[in-house]
Amino acid sequence: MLDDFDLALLDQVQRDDSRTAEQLAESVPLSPSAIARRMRRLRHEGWIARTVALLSPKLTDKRLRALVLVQLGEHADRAGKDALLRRLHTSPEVQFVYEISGTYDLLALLSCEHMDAFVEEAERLFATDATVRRYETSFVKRELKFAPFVRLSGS
Amino acid sequence: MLDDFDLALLDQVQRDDSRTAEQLAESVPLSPSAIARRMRRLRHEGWIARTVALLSPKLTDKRLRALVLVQLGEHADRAGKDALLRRLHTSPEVQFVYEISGTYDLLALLSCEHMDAFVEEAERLFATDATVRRYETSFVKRELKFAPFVRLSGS
DNA sequence: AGTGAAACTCTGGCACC
DNA sequence: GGTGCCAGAGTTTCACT
Repeated sequence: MLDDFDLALLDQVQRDDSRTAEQLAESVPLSPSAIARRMRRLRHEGWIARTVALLSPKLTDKRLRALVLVQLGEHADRAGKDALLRRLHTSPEVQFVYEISGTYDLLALLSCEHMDAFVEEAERLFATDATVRRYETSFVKRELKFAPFVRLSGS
Repeated sequence: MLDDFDLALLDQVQRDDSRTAEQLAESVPLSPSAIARRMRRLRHEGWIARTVALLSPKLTDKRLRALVLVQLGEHADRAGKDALLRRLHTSPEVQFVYEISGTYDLLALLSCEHMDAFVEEAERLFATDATVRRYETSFVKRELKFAPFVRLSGS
């Protein structure tokens, strides 16, 4: 489905999507028109979920970020868990949620305006729900790296 | 420095940067030329760090992701910690690193091709370093949400 | 896949409020 | 100040070879 050219293109645009087809042709040995064709296909076939602008830390660092590890109840019912996940999914403060192995079942990262907002949102999301056995919060002191990319080219 | 129009524009493009100035004018009550001017200024002044393409889970879910909580030594020296952070920063498998409060000092998310690659990379990053007191790994079973956006408009 | 022309978008000038 | 409008440059799109 994807050849090496496609992987090379995806590898480029996942790091910088601001380049033109002509500029991409400097990195990938294809003509600009072929690049454009492939990029259109990659988008249409859903290999690229979306293109986003990552904001400067000048904007994001001012906010309070909290890492919440959630342990679910031992026999949490399906409906309660679904409701919890739906709350997490619709909350604009929740940036990531991972289902993980180990003592805790979920990891969520919240980005809030200030501490009061976090406490309120955490209570709404977790405390009032019988599905959640307990949750533990660590606050983010600094973001040291943010590079949500995967190595595709040459693999 | 940033007025409500700028914040509205940033709020839009952090979620979808594929739209033209004319399309953005449907959401932000400005003319396309004013939109384009402001977007150019926002980029030039560094409010937008970069624009990236987020790849489909079809591509990223195949990989093994691991969440590593790292506890540093009680009196880890500056040089050792800097070397650790440099290794984390340059490793292509490391996607995020947060300095956090609580029992553990760092949280890192690794995305590896398979388990062998993870073990090898984790040893290289953490095990051989006296700066690291201990580290604990949880594996990601599922990514339930990924939306690294902050609410800007109307705040 | 590569080459061309048409359509579209962005960039620079200007007058206007 | 910044906004809106219009002409030129640049980019993407869609024929065809």
